[in-house]
Amino acid sequence: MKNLLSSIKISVPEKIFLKDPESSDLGKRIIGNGISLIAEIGFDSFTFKKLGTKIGSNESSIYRYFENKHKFLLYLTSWYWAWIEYQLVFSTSNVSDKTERLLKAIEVVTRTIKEDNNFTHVNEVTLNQIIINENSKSFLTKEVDSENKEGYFVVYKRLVSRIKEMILDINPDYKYASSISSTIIEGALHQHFLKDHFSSITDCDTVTPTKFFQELTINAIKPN
Amino acid sequence: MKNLLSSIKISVPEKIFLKDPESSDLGKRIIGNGISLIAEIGFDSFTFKKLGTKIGSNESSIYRYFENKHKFLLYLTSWYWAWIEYQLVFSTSNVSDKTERLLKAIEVVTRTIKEDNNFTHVNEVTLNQIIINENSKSFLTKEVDSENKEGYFVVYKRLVSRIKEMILDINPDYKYASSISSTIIEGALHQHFLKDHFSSITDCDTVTPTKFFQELTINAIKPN
DNA sequence: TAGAATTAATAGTAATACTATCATATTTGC
DNA sequence: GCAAATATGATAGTATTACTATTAATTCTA
Repeated sequence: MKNLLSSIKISVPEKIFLKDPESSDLGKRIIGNGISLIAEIGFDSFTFKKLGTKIGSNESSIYRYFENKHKFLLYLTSWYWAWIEYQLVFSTSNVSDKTERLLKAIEVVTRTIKEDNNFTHVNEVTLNQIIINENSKSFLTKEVDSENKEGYFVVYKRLVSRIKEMILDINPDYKYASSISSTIIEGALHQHFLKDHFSSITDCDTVTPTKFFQELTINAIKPN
Repeated sequence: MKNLLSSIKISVPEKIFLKDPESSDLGKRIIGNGISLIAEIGFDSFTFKKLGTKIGSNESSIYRYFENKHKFLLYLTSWYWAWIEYQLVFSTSNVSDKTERLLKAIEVVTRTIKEDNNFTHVNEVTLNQIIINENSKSFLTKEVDSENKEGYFVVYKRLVSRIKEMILDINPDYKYASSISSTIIEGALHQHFLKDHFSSITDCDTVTPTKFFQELTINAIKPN
């Protein structure tokens, strides 16, 4: 995985940025340090001014890469979901058993990220923390419909569709394939959050979100 | 329901407000118009200054009721969940069949709110829209742990626990009672959001979130 | 090595998220 | 019915945010 990822470029919808941060050293420092700053102080307190100070660069330079901090968050979420999608496709591609394939896919989208591939400027463990805490804020806005039209959420939607297809592949008659797929992906983030902050209303302090969602899904899609 | 609700006061953790908005006319106008303003412009653009203008009152007067707009959101979410909890308790209290009771409870937390009881200053239909769009923002903050200690989320957690207990009542061996309960409540909001903005990744444009979560839960907790 | 492109520095604006103070109503307790 | 307490309104002020604009300094490239 390490070697493969270092040669593959995660692709993010182009309209999200003004200038591709992957294309320069400054851009990469914006991403790398942006991730650690958001993880540290939270997205709500995050500003380009603070990030500029952190990387010893100017606020106005960051504005040349991203219109505003919301676009920056969209960049990070798209990057993250594209990275997850890549893992999902890769780790299910040679699995012939349909159920095994689905279980593997659920694992990929629900597991705890523990290892940073330590190669790119992106620390995936930290980014995963950000996704758990901030992902919803990327679409819970008044601009969601126009941003959706611009294609800012294609990666996320494609990921939901992939798992939906795997479910329909097992049981074409299951009526809620899209809903359960979107529930797994968003629900897993929520369970990880609860584990960290509201442990009394989750079981995922002792059992993994992966196990929970795997069993839930298998029981749900079983024909009866 | 109408008559009952008009005589019962929904109770919100006291530390959330500086002065109980139910205790004065101005307070009630703050809540009532606050709800419609947030629904209109979104929580991110909402300010006390704008609300002051809307109700023909002064910004500083609103600050005497709520420390800041985040506390205001906590007030609205607590009120909403307390209102839902009341309906849940009321509509399950005389149901002797355990499964029927659980299905009723799931209905209460997942259904579309269509009717405003039109009696209090709170429009529940509009408030429900706010909850769908803004609920996550009440806890996805850096202050979540200290605010949790202050008891700001008790109502929400108690609601999750009530459904968890109903599940364990049916199958005491089910290992994920808390997780599925929290998934139903949060997941239902998410499905309602998807229905409105990302209809391609939900089935809830044709089938209801209620049906989806009822079937999901019944299949999940079945002993095997 | 000139010209283009990138980044840095500085300044400025309107809005936000408050706090503080003082004035004016309104309520209530005696 | 009046004084005291309480609630609300009006005004002003501050630090920060979220930018935009302009100009200067670097660096990269043909």
